[in-house]
Amino acid sequence: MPRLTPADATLILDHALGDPSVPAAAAHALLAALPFPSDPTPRLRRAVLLRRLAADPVSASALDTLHLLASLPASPSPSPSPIAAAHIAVAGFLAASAPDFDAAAAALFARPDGRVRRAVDEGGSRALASDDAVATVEQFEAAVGNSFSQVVLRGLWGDRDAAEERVRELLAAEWAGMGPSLLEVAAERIVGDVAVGTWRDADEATRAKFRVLAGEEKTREILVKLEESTSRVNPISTPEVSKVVDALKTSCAELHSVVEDPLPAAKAAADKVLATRINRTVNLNAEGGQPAACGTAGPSVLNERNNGPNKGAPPSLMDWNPTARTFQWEESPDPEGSEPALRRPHLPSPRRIPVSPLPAAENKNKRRRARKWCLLEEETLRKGVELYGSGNWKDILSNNPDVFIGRTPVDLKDKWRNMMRGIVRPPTTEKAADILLEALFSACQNLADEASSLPNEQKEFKLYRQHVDNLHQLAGDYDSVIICLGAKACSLPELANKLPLRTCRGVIAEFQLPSDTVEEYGNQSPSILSDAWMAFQGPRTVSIGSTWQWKSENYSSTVSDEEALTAKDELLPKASGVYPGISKWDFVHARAGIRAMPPLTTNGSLPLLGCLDEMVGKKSNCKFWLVGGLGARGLLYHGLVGKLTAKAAICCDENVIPSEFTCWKGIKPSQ
DNA sequence: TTAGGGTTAGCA
DNA sequence: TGCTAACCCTAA
Repeated sequence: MPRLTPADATLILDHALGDPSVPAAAAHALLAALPFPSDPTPRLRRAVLLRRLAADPVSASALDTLHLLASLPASPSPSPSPIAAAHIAVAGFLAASAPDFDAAAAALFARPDGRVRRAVDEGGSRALASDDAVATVEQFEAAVGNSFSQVVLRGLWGDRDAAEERVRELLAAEWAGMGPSLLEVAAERIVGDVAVGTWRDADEATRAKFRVLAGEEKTREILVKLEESTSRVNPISTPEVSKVVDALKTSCAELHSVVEDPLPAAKAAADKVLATRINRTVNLNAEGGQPAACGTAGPSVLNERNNGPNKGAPPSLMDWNPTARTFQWEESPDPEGSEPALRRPHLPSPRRIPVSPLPAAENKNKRRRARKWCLLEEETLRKGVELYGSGNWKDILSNNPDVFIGRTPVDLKDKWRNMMRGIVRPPTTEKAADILLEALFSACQNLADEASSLPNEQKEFKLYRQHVDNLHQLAGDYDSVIICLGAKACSLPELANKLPLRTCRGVIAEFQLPSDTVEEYGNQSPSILSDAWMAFQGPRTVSIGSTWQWKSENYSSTVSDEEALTAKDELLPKASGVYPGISKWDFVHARAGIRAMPPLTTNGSLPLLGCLDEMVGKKSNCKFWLVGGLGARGLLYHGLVGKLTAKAAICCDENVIPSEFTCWKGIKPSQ
């Protein structure tokens, strides 16, 4: 009985642990019984890690195992690689499921020393790096201190079963790609496709060993082939050729005498270990010497010519294992096809058929579970389109990684398409006035149509768009002209310096809740009129106004950065006086306008209404009327002043209008 | 990387 | 069963 050497142990472990059909219990028994080699084979290293991962697929320890696995040399894998997917799935689950998300996510994903970040970043493991992994790392880092993102990430990565599934997929891919063991390589050399060459180069002593391993029948088969090939392949027999051949044979014989073939000893040792550790019911000593008792290495129980079990003989590593999955083995072809495969003793070829963890079609057709878009995502997408323009989905996505978690640029594009479906897009500033004017005309048209349906009523309504330099250009064509020009009324030459209006530019600042703020302004909560007014437009947007720049002649709605900053500084303290929560909101942008302010009277600041005939001068039968000085309160006054002025125009009687609105005529305009 | 048509799943 | 939102596929 040869003594078990460290090399023997290496061979056994390399072979048995690298075979996924060897149960975990048997693998553990082998590891416990045999000394673990100081320099294990790559196959053995990989096998140990895979078995460790299989036993503990989703944990901090599994993350370590994955890092070690990634450090092993590997063949190119599909993208995304199973190990990258498994790694980020485990890391994501660990952070998402941690009681303290911030601490866990920071430890794993934060710059510069997060364990997972270092693994997937540049300079880390190429096997673990993928676009998805990098994006996920960024999302988790951004989610530290961001409760909204954490909720989303928990939803995406907090499923332990999903993480384990990624690890199982990795394990399946790794086992399928596991190469042959050293023993299998040796067996292939002795009884496989290259056996003829091996036997040809072997001396008689070595062939005798081969004969024991291969069995008599296989030996005869190989020797017949060897003889045929020698006579066929070597038709030219010259003294020089014979000399070279002899030299090669001598060389091979010397090599074999120095390097002992590992197969017999390894096989014997494996038999012994398995027999003692796994199948204690078998009495090894009953049959005498172990190497001889093993009989031929090749024939399995099933392949025995007599179909009977090898009674009394210890089970061999090469014997059929009832739990083994033989579909992974590709049977050696039978070139002659003369003998039924079942009756022909042979060692299986160590070549493996690649086994995909999942059928290709299943991977291809895997559809993400639909995830509804939240309000914040929609709002951020809206803002993104405003900022970057429709079509720049990648920019919008990459600039909002903490909001668009798990979304792709195509998702953004599709979502925007849905949001725009059946919705008229908000007009640009330039077009807004036109659209509003047309809307106003349509409303008037509808009124005229309704009036025309009444008996004895015929109304006609027409819209003309025409530039006029002065009021007299209109005088000949109309009975009445009502001037509603706001602050620009004073630009008419007939009214210049005659109206007691003061211009006042006001800046309105828009604020939004940061994307990471979960608490929103209540839907039922009111807008606020205070020292500054706050008009809430939805739960996350508010306009705050307004500043007071008296006598301004800047009619532009555009606000410079400096003006915006000044306005913000002016408005925020006023707003926080009534709504302290405004400090949590972000300034977004500002816009401005000119309001026409009426004089302050004992009745307050009231709009300026009335007939302008005296001011304009009576050159025709046309009467001119003014509606102005509404300040910032047009919404409040427009109904009343419109009705009063219409009545007065129809009656041609200014007295229809209360004197509080017409008393301004006695006030001298300020210069 | 994007646009646009097609497919699928969930819901009323 | 039809509609819609989310997702997928493919050409440019």
